[in-house]
Amino acid sequence: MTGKCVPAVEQVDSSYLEDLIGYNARRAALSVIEVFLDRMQVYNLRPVDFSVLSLITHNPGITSRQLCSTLGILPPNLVGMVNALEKRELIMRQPHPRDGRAMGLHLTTPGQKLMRDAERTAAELEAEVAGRLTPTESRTLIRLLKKIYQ
Amino acid sequence: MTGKCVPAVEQVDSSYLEDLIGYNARRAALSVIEVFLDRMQVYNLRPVDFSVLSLITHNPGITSRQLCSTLGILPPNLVGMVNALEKRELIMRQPHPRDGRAMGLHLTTPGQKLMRDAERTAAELEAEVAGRLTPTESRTLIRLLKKIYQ
DNA sequence: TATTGTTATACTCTATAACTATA
DNA sequence: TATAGTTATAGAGTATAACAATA
Repeated sequence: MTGKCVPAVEQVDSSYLEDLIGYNARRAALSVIEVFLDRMQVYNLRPVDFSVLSLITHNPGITSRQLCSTLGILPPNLVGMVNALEKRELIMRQPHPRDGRAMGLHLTTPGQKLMRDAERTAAELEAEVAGRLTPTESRTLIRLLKKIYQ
Repeated sequence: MTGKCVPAVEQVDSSYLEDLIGYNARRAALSVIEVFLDRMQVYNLRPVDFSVLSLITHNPGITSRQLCSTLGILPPNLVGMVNALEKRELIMRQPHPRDGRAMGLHLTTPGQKLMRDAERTAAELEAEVAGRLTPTESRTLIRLLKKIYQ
């Protein structure tokens, strides 16, 4: 047996995977989320917590059901997150005005304060990420990504 | 208390999240992976199995360590995958020509046959996804995503 | 009958520590 | 001493079934 039969791989060729849109989208998402995880540690928020609080911020009175369908979370998996955020006194439940089954979610005053800071941090991170692109490229990227999943 | 105090949310406003590159990249990636999961069921391959087999296909003799660093998988989590693929007789281990600690991974003949079909299916899916964009947009999207994570 | 919110639970994915054999 | 591969295990994330209360 010669070395030619079982040659070692010096440099890995991943060009096949790198030509796939899904592969690149996943790598880009993971790259951003990695930094996001780090920056949000001071607020003790995971990306999903930030998404939930952000939707409550911009949609006061939103229900758990609406959060689930917007973020693609299953209801049983949201219960613990909402409970934890309520226990931290960042959000509070109020009866839904027209549906006795549902509860509207609202930020508390400390929750509003936290989210003002957290959204500023998120905006700074977004500026850094978008900074790798020109403003036009940045808008193009978001537009094309929306065309993929919408 | 009037209805104005606790108004119900009729239409959820997710425009804040939709302006974030990371959020859009994640949604796009999940959208593609969802279809990928479905199409690869006939081959009994998850996305990560396809990635592993594809890298072995284009890099015969690649080691576990190289697979891990290329795909961002931790070594303990790769062991089970490689064992399963070997048990299915899709891949085989061969001694590394120059490093007695490592094993080079190679496709078996059935593995080569499976991957010819699986990569054709993946190419079809890629064509469908890219079909939502013009060819120029498709190339632009991949180029911009690479600028984000590279 | 359908929907909201919930509990319990199982399964998958990811992460860490520690070991062996070899470099 | 460092690295490749492995084992065991813990934690996080995601999934389904079933229930009470309300529509």
